[in-house]
Parts: sequence; C-alpha cells; structure tokens
Amino acid sequence: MTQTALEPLPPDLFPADCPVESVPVLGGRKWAWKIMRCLESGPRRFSELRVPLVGITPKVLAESLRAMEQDGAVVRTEFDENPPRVEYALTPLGRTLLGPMDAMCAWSREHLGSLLAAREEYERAH
Amino acid sequence: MTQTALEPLPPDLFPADCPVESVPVLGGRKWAWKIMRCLESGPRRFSELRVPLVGITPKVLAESLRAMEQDGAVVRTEFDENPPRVEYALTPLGRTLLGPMDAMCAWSREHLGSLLAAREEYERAH
DNA sequence: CTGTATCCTGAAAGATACTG
DNA sequence: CAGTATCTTTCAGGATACAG
Repeated sequence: MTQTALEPLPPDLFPADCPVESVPVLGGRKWAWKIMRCLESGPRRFSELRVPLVGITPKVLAESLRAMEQDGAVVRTEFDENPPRVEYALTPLGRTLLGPMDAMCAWSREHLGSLLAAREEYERAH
Repeated sequence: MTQTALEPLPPDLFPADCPVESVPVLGGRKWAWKIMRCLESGPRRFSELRVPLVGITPKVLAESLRAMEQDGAVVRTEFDENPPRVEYALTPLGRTLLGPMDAMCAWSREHLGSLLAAREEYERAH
C-alpha cells in the first residue's frame, strides 16, 4: 500500500473576504464576547453593562456597542425620558450566535486543563 | 401578571481567569484560525504553510506556531536532515477545537448575508 | 529551508476630563 | 444617565535583512 502524498495547499485556500473574519465576536473586539453574555439575559442599560465589564471605559463600551449594532447583533433603543434612558438588547440575529459561542465555552471548560498543562510542559522543556 | 425585574448583573460575572479568553483561536492571534485550517488535512512544513497564508511574514508565522505549540494545539517535529525539515501538525487536543470552529463557520455561512445587510442598513440610517 | 534580529507602523484600548 | 473629546499607551503585526 503506497503512501499517497498530501495535497498541496493552494494559494487561494482562503478567499479574500473569508467569512469567519467578520463574525462579530471573532474579530479584534476584545469585549464583544462578554457583552454578548451580558445581554443574553435581557436588555441592559449602558451603566448596567459597566458593572460586570470591570475596567471598561465608557469610550470603549460605546465603541463596542456601536460596532455590534452595525453588525446587526445588538439593537439600541432610546427612550425619550428625563433622565435619559437607553437600552441595548440582542437582536434575533445576535441570539443565533449564542449557540456557536456555547460550543466554544464547552470546549474551554472541557479542555482548559489540558491547555494549561501544555503550557507548563512547554516551559519545562524550553 | 406582574413584570418580574431582570436580575442585576454582578460585578464578578466574569472570573479574572475567564476560560474563553484562553481558547487558542479566540485571543488576539490573527492567523491562528487559518493555521488550524491549514493543518487540518495533515502535517505541513513551514514553507508549505506560507503559500495559503498570503502575506504572512516568517516572523509572524513562527510566533503564531510557537504560541499554538505552547497551548498544546500544535506539535513541531524536527527531522535531522540536510536541508533541514520541520513539520507542524495538530495534536489530538488541537483537533478537538475543530468542532467548535466548524460551528462558527456554519454560523458565518448561514448569517453573513444578514450581517452585511445590517451594515448597509446602518450606513443608510446614520 | 527554517527560521531570528531589528525596527517600524497602526489600530484598539486605556486614562482623563468634560457635555447634553 | 449616557455618552463624547483628546491624548497616550500598548502590542500584535508588518518590513526588511540576515543566519544556521
């Protein structure tokens, strides 16, 4: 039985507009994942979100929420009251992301131990 | 029927060492996701990986591979030949990540259209 | 071929102060 | 309350050259 050579990897393996790059919680946005989790349980106000997002500045929170709104994952609702009240909530589209996120979370719960062990092992060996 | 108030979000909702932050393909590493995909089909050499990873520099590829090796997702095998030959492959642990990654990819295939539409809609409205 | 060594850039994030 | 305005920092990533 002969060993079949592995197919070479083509230069165009990844299209220029590779879809996964655009997944809201996958890009550079450091806080997006946590924001999704904060909104999972229902609509939240700006100041309410600042509580669990320890260390986030209002600037960064506003930027992150706007980016997620642009992607259609979050909806911003402004109430005409005084004092002003604004609520952020997940859209139906945003909710569909929770499933794949749960899959990642399950992975990390299951394998984080192995990962940390690998890091220690690497340190000892180098 | 009275409206039950939403539970407030606690300040310690996210533990300091929140596990998902450590998932190899989720952190800052821009190329990790693609590298995983390149190794999915079998072991690959350094120069082989550079083909589909268009635009990556040797420095960044080396850094990325080392980080993934530290996390136990990739194994580096050096062959004592001349010219030198090194192969990178997914570890069993690394392979377990492919499932959750597939879930994200499926999401993006299914919902990328809605996302792009939301971006256009946002632009028109602002 | 498989990287390392330097230096540089840019974009997101953080600090701080202020406003409708 | 819900942000905006500035300024600074940081650090992954990129450019380029070179080495075992």
